[in-house]
Amino acid sequence: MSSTIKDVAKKVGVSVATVSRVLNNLPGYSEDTKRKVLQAVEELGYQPNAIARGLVNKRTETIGVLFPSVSSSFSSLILHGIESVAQEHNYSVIVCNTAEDGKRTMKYLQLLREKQVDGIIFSSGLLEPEYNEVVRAMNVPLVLVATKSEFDDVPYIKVDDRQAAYDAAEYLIRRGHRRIAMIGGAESDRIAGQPRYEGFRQALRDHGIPLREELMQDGGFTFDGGLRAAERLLTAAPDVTAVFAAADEMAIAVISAAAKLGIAVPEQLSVVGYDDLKLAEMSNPPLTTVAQPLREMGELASRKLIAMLDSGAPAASEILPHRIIERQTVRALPAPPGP
Amino acid sequence: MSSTIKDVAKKVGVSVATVSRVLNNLPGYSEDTKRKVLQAVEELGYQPNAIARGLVNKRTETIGVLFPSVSSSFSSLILHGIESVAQEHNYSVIVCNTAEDGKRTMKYLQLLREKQVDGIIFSSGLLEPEYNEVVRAMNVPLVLVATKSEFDDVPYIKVDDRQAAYDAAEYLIRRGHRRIAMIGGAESDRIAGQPRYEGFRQALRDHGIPLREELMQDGGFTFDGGLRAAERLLTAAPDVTAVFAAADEMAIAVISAAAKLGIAVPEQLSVVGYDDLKLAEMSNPPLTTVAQPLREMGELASRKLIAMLDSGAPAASEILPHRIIERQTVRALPAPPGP
DNA sequence: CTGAAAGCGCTTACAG
DNA sequence: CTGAAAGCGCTTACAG
Repeated sequence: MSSTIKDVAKKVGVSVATVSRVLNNLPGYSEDTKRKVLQAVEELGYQPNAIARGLVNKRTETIGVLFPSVSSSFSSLILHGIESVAQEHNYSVIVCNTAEDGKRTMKYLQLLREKQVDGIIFSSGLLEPEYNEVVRAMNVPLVLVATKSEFDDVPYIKVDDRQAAYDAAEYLIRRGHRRIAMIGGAESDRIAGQPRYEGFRQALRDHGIPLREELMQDGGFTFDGGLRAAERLLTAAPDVTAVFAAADEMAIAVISAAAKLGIAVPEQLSVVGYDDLKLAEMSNPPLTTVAQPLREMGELASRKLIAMLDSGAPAASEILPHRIIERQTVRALPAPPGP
Repeated sequence: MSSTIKDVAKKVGVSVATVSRVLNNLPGYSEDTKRKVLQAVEELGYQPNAIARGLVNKRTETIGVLFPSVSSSFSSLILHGIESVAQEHNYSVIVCNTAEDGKRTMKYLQLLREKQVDGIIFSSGLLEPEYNEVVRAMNVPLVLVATKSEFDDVPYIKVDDRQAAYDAAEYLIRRGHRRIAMIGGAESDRIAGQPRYEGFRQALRDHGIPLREELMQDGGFTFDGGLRAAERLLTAAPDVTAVFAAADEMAIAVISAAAKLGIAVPEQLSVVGYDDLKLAEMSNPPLTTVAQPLREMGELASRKLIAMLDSGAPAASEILPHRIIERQTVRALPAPPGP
């Protein structure tokens, strides 16, 4: 079949040790034998076996990445970032779709352990103590992306969710809106749910706008959930002039619900999303949204993990900047009559 | 660090051979020693090392998957399908983003070879002879998804692009449209470009509608390209009543362009897309489109590859059915005045 | 039912 | 500058 290091050693008439040395750029051979070895490698079409190398080096140069849902645009962008820097550093990435299922996640973690991955990236879900435990037992570095955890020895890369939601709300307030609704995740979700509600509430408070809890709805971060939430909201509280949806898919759902109810966006209803997926740009009308640098977050996570692998040193968490991308779903309200 | 098979052998007082046997469910030990071995495994938290196993078995239980763009919704859906059946069969999947770059693809193929993957799935791009050659040299099975090739020993999973485009055009024709435009890929693209143009043309021909080549535009399968193509089209040929866009992203672009030009969809312009991404459903108005079962295609590709791995036998290609999903971007034109 | 030994394809002290 | 040998953690004939 494929030739091995033995074959090239035999062909050149040297030991496998020397072949290994020239292949790994270690010192210890003449220019002449180097030339001969390289030539034999060429002629035989020899390719090193990374599995064998991995066994002795105890390094496989592969990392495992866990997503709650690999097919979401959100995850894909992060994956793209991760893959891109991984490949620059000659690392392979194994993708795992946990489907937000504990059993499945655990099973995957076992698999990654057996496969001897060098490190793990865990994306956008809650890092259960149980997960953290296995990873710790594996003794490989772990980095979180688009999430954080209660374990302060595990670094994360994310945006400041609370502040981002605060900014979104304030953006609307500054444009004259006061009857503002929000569609978010579960209030119990301490990563992407609660913090965004909190930021939103704080912004209203800081601007002296009374909180109306019935204007906060859980859309479960999906289009369908967003649709239902939006319909509930728009029919129950038709006086609302703006809604902040804490995910672009839910914001699009608001636009769809509005269309169905004959409410014009942005003329009668302003909408701001969260994430800035490609979707936001493709929306009709194009969606104003809070951008998270997802791809960059993936890249940074990957870079950080590889740095930990190279240095053995722990890494620090990082909060990346968000920003509001203005498109066409927000209308500034005319100033109210003065006092 | 982690315990090895030796550790459990020592702990139980048997040879590593017996431990290996019970772990692999091979015959050759008493119920009693089996019990003791399993207990020791439990106590030591022993996990087999798949790398070591892979070295001797010459099977890594991992497959490599190549995408032109991992972050597109299109690829993500296929990936999701692939990953899902792979994980059922205890295979891992390594994702590779070729960025449609030959050099990069070759580099990845080398990497996959060194990593000793058991098989490869190549998605939605042109399989260059050069690529096929390396894969052949690796001596591992290859399956194509959302593409096909000139090499008839490599199985593919796809939809009948020509027929799908034919059906889309006919769908429009049956609803009274005669001035129909198409936005497709490059005419030189023999996978997703040319066949769809052909199917479209054939439908017009079969229905006695004269072909107007200026109504066929290349949108490069992207939103931005589709936007430019749509703007060209809609301003140059305002008499067009319908457009078939051979990708949902381009169809959404048509809707965006129409909105910009004040053309109402579907009242003044009907649009049908291709793919049926989540996007189509989220569009405003929701997009009527030709659905490809992308996730299922990924699943089937995965299943087929694993079957080849298990049986060693070659597999047959498969054409999966497409279907038109009717949503709200097509209007039936009133019947023209009779002769 | 069980073990000793060879071997998978590499790398790496060690000795010369 | 170079090679013999041990070893990474397994599996698998072979022999008993």
